[in-house]
Amino acid sequence: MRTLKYSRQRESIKNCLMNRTDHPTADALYLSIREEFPNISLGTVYRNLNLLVELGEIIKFTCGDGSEHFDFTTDQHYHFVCRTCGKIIDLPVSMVRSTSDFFTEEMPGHAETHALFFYGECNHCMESKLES
Amino acid sequence: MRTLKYSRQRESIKNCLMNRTDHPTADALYLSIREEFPNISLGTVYRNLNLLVELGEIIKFTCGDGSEHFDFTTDQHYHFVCRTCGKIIDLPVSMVRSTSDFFTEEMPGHAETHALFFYGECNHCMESKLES
DNA sequence: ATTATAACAGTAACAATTATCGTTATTATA
DNA sequence: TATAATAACGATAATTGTTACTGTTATAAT
Repeated sequence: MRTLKYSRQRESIKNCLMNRTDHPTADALYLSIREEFPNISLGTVYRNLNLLVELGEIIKFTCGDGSEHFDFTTDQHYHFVCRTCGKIIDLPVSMVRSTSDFFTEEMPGHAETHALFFYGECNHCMESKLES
Repeated sequence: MRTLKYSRQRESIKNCLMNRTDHPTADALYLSIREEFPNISLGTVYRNLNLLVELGEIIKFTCGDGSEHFDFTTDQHYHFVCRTCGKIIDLPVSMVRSTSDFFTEEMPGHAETHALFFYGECNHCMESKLES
């Protein structure tokens, strides 16, 4: 079995992700982390993000914009995607029901997890549209 | 304004997608259509699929496997993704409780559309696991 | 028939991600 | 504490899915 070894880069990636409320892509994180580690490699960012996903410490998802997003919040929750500014907002856990609670009829299989995305315009974008 | 012109390739792409219950990627469709048009270009498949999406005749979605899938069914419905065989099964909205029922709290914006995916194992895969 | 142009096939370009490779840093063991 | 084993590194090449470009062909309007 493989034994993990500490790395300052991984620590930094994890911390960086923890302190952000957006849901950055690997590349967005890479840009941030380069401030602390100017010569970190993009490959290292990808490698560690995927490792953290495997370990269950973070989650990864795609919302249809062509790239993967990473989220430090691992417990079940949903996302609101603003099509105007691109922001991805976490929807509070209080809204969440268990997977089986969704079904009214018999399913074509056993669903372990589910993902729910809302697409529209966030309050901030709607307000700034009124102002102009 | 641009006026559409008929093309046998587009017709074939549309028919092919209409006659499939899976939700093929552009590449999967390309392989099928080459049986009828041996020298069709993958670019033509992409171009026409995106055009059909623009026209609202088909829809496009990603379920997290890194590529876009195309669906002839345009009315609102959900998807069940089997993680064992990769099959994507359409779920009529009637099968799932109205999503708005779950949201007691205020949303952080105005949601125009939403997408809901279930991930697990389909009945077929569960059965073949029992047999072996 | 002629002309305009949408669509084509082929291919190059692109963006996101993963794999490779020689080197460095971390941890286990002597 | 020195040494050995190897996880992780940075740099870069390769891969994958998709889009854009280019010269040619097919469709439909005049």
